[in-house]
Amino acid sequence: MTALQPNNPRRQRNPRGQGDRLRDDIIEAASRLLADPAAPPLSLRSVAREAGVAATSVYLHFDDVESLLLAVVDHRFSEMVRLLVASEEGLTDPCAILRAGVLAYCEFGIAHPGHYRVMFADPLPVPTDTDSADYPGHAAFGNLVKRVAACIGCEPGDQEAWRTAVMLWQLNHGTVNLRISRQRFPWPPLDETVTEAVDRLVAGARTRLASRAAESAG
Amino acid sequence: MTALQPNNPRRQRNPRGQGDRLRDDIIEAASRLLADPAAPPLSLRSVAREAGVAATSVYLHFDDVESLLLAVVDHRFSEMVRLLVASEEGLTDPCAILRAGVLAYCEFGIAHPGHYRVMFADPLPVPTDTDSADYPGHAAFGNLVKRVAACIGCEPGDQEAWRTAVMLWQLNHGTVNLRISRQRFPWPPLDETVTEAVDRLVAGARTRLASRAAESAG
DNA sequence: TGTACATCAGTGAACGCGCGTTCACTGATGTAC
DNA sequence: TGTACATCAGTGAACGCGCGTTCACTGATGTAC
Repeated sequence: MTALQPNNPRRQRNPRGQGDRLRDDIIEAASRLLADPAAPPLSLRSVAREAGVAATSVYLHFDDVESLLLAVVDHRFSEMVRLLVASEEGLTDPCAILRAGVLAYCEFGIAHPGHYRVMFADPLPVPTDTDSADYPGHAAFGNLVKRVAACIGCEPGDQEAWRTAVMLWQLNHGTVNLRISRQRFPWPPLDETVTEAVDRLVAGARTRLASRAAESAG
Repeated sequence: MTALQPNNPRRQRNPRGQGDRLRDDIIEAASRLLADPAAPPLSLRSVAREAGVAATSVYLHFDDVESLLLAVVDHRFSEMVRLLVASEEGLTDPCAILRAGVLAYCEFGIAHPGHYRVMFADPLPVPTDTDSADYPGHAAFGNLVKRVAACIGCEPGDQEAWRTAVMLWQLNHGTVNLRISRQRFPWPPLDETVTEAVDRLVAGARTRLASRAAESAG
């Protein structure tokens, strides 16, 4: 059995004490394969080939393909959060910051359709005892809630910020997924729909906050 | 090779002239297998087993698994459109009709996560020369545009109806997919978010229509 | 300074399995003469 | 009324392939004495 492809020559063995570097190489190899949304389902052997390593070597760092997938998902969510944070740079208006974050989210998803798919694949092979705070994507959602609160003018813990953030997340997720799966639909320009939808949902949240304030004042 | 499972005894051969009935049986068998969103990818042999038929018999009606998948998708979209149409029954207020349609869409998706997934799987294995009007889901979207127009009070061909329908479709799709893939997230009650989101997007559309009218009048 | 041993970072052959696909076949039902 | 033939609705054996998983092995580098 030839374990290695001719165009993917065998990698050099890592020096002693740095065996963990293969772990990252495997994650990156899996990431490259998953980047194509039309690619066949990830197999242990295809990852090993892509990494230039024997199939059995994957077992040195991962129990199975699912835990490897989870590692990839974690990496991608970290990258997404970095982009979300970066999108705030140079802006001061809280609603502009919210819009920029939503746009960055959608752009990330559309630019990495294959990765976005596994990040939200069902069922995500997460251990059943995973705490909700450890769930991949938790940080990204927290960031969204914070921005919504700042834009509509309430505490980050306010229920209205959470509710509106949920709607926005749903909208974002649908926007990304539909543009991936229905590429030939005549979608309107991304920033235009995103801006318009954010503004409409935010306006509704403000109305609710105002009527609540009027109630408690009356 | 045993082609048939003991618990799935061989089906009776169809009478002469009714060979097409196997086609429907195969579609239904594939549908049953796809109903489970955690099921492994559909294979020709698993469908044949589920239908109680030899693997080769699938070739009598389908070129490959992809065209079988497309047939399943078409069936599911037809069912969805039937449900959308039925959701209108007994209602007269156009905005209530819109809300009911949106809710029916989400309920269908959440009730049939496995089917919903393949309906919006990427890449949908549709022939590249498929007309957009023949694209699966076209009728469902047309229905949505019509209801939006009636609710916000404009012609069905008006751009504003189309724009808002796109936002709603995105929202619906995100709502369904997220609830499928993040089952342990503390989602708010479905009808509540749906109603609230629809109302906010509709209010925004009305504002736009009004300001457009004011502009052309001034 | 040697040298035996332990550890690290992997390799490679072999297995059994389910898969898509091919090919020739079967057996019941209709039809022409 | 008989019978030869055609068609229909499938079947079943066989193939080569990639897969996950196992098991024993390798060969370089460090470490104890």
